[in-house]
Amino acid sequence: MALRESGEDYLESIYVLSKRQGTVRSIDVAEYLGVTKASVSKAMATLENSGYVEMGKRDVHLTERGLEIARQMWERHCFFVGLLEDAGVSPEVASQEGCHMEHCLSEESFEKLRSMLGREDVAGPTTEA
Amino acid sequence: MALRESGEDYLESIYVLSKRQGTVRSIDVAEYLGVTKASVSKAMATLENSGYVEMGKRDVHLTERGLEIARQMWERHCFFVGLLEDAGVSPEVASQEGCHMEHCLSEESFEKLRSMLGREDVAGPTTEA
DNA sequence: ACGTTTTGTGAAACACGGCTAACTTTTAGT
DNA sequence: ACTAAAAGTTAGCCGTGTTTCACAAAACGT
Repeated sequence: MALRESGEDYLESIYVLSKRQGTVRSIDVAEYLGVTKASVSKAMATLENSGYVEMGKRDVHLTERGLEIARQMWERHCFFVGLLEDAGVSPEVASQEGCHMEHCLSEESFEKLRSMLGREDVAGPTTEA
Repeated sequence: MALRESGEDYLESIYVLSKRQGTVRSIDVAEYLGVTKASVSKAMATLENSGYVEMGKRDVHLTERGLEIARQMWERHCFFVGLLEDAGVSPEVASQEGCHMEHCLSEESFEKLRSMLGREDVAGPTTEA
């Protein structure tokens, strides 16, 4: 069951928020992504069904599988945002637009692009939120 | 009335096909994009309403407004495909994935990125289809 | 412990962009 | 000119991902 762009965004935001604040609730994701809590509720149900997240009483967390994707997305996010910022794009715009670019490439293509552009330093998953 | 990704794809394909063969019919667009003629028919109605295309008896053509966007998209397409190919991605995959990247950036950001990466040579709108 | 506020869920609706199927219109072969 | 094929349109459906609104459940202040 392939993940769509929006699913990847949800996973990524759970990942970022959990690094930032420990536990993550639906409402946090909703605020972070700028969608309603109903949307998050629906999306979480789907993602849980597909084995990407698990929902506790009052929190959501990534499974192994979900974490892998989330980390990958975040890595790409940082890469593209860094690239755009280096090109002179403002951080706000770079962040907005990077958000979309991160979903366009296969893992293989992304690695090739990154290695050609030689930005391994700023693109790792360890970059802070 | 903002254009969506799919709308931009339709405009771009009309542009490419018109360079390739002169006049463009709906069916050509359908084959080029791999969608049904019904989908094209619907999309053309919308694009005509918004002033991006005009439909003759048996052809479609871009308005000034549509042409501007189509050219821009094609320019970006060539840029991203070239970039990916240079990175070692196969032409087929590069073309597929470049198709999505071209919709992510604002004009301003794209220009900045292009000028930083210095690929003006291959990214112009004069590149052949 | 009670009531208020916050958080989460469920139902119904909508927009979008595809599809199929049936139909109409145009084009083209003979 | 007639018929058959090709092209275009229309109507209706589906999946995805939103929304709003109403409600349920949990958390929190006092």
